[in-house]
Amino acid sequence: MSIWDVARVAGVSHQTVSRVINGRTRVSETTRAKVLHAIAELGYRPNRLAQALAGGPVRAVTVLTSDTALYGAAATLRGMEEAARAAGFSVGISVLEPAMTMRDVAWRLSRPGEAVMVIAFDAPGTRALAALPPDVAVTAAVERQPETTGDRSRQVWLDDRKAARQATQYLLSLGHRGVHYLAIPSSTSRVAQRTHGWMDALEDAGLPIPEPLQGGWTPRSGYLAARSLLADPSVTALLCGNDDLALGAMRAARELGRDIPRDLSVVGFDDTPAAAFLNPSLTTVRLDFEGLGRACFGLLHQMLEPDTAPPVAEWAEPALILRESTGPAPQTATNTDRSPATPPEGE
Amino acid sequence: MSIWDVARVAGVSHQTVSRVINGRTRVSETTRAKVLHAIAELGYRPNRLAQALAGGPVRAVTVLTSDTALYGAAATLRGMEEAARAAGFSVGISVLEPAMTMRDVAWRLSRPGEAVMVIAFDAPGTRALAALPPDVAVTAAVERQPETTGDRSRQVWLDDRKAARQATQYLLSLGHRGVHYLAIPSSTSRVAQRTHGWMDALEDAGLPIPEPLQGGWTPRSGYLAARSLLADPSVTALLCGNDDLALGAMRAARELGRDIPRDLSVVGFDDTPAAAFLNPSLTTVRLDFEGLGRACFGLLHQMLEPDTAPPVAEWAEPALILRESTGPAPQTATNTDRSPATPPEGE
DNA sequence: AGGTGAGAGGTTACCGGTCACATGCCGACT
DNA sequence: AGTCGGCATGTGACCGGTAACCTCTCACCT
Repeated sequence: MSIWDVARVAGVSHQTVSRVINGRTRVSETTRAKVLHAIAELGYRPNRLAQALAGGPVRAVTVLTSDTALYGAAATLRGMEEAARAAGFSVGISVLEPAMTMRDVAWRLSRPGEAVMVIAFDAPGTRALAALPPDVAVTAAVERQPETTGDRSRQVWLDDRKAARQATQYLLSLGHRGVHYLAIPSSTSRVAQRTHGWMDALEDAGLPIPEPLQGGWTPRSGYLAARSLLADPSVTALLCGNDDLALGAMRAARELGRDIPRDLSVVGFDDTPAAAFLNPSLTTVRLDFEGLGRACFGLLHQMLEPDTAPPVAEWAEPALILRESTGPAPQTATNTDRSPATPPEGE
Repeated sequence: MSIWDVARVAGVSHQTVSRVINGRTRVSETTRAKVLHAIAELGYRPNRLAQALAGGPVRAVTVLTSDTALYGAAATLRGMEEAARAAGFSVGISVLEPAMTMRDVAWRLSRPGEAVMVIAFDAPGTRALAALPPDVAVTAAVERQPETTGDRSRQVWLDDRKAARQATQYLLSLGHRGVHYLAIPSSTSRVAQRTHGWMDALEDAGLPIPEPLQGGWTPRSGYLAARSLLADPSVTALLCGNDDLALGAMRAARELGRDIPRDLSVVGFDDTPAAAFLNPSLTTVRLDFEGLGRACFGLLHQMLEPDTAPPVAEWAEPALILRESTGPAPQTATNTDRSPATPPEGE
């Protein structure tokens, strides 16, 4: 069924049907009613493919992301999807595989001029963003403030560095004589922003900067990475690259007999919905991923439809949320027994 | 740039280019090489829209879901996406809003014959599934075994009922004299499968069936719902509709001074990645949402390309994972006086 | 009264592919 | 030798829309 069928039933030309459908040009009230009636009668709905092919407005966007299991990526995606849906765009999702070449990425895109949003918090995302063909309209949520002005109007980011610095300063203000860092993987080969912020604060305080502990993204990786570090009783404050790592680290601490926050203070990053309900509840940096995603779409919308798109909404600054997992530094170093722990069941 | 440009450069007709691209019909080795060379030289990539419009294989699927913030839905989506990507399908995602009518849903679909997967664990998903126009190819991940044979070959589900029954039986085997249930919202107006399974087990044991507690999906809702119930010390075992509710309930128990598992055993549902690392780690029913999602796509693939699609892979049965949050029932005198529990003052 | 301009609607080309069919070529069979 | 059949390729129609352009009315102005 096509506009021709509708046209025949309504007794008009196919073009008039097209006019009624996208409603930009004027059509007399009588014929519009006839056409609408025919549409309803036949249960007709326009073919988006044909519309797009014929040069109509695309109103579709593809999100490139690498792992939707991560809270940050998932929440950003949610914000993007929500904003896109509100604007009447349809959303495609395309998950990046580590081994993908830039050719693969380009072939995924359905049409020249396709609109794309990239969640580039990690390495595959960053690589994909760099590899996109020049003819695609693209915005991205990235880890750090871009260096070029051009990119600055196409990318959104959170001020991780400042937030990590504040979190570290807060720990120091509690009397801790040092703060260790359990890092998430960086999006580039360079030092990540959160790591930088943590280093900034230590440097300001004139403290030595220990080697950051390298973790992954999951509670398990946090658990494994933290086990050896936390066996050292002189470690009394730990900043973690995300809440999941913090969860794993807290587990490791518990198995080592170290009480949180009495013996050890832990701070996370993200403020996942679970963070407030953990035992102990987690002091963490709240990041407005959803707002970031919405803004990323807002930027894209501006690019695609400069005349009609609403201004890009602001998103929230990172904010340190104080909960139970942080407390004053212990007065004396406690002596803990180190029994080799076995990981708990589960992946 | 189109196949015509490629054809001109390669010195062949547009149709030959088309043949090379989708490779179904035979082309001589010489011309194929010429065409491929021209494609590479021009950086040409086919326009998916035109391909689909012209009646080529669609190889695209839209997922209808209502809330990607929930672990179950997100994990299922991940499985679907992974399987679809492996088969060379592109994936669209369309989030359902509660107020959507079936007309809205239908208009979202880009073309007649569009392939759709529905994540129908909750009410909006179930409604959307029922409201889909008859001309779309659709499979769904649903909460319960479908009643009609036809649906049974188009839907996948997990045996929630059996799993809930087993979990409840396990709690009873620990000596608990009753098990309460903190429910997630049901996908239909009828009693949910997990609730049924819990009731089955209590009935088998000849125990009274208390009113199930109604929760939402989040830790917060679990916390709020459980606060009053857990003030009653005679409640020693709680089954929760998902891990997030369990997390909230455990928090409520802690605030009420009840130790887990000494005073209260808690069992969750889902086995989220965090469950193993909570304090205490959570006994829960592991559900293979990703496998379910993969199978859902497998079914769809069979429908669309019966000759070439691989057989649908099995997914794992629900499995009870024992961890720290469950333990023997507390040793109390049988004649414990039950003073009516007073709910603590509001938050 | 004739020119004029705007609104309503029709006609035709085109977007970038695929499909059905026609054609040219060659070796093989009768 | 003539015809047949399979293979490689070209030709034209078509998928379902939109855009550009054209025509026809009719009210309004000079």
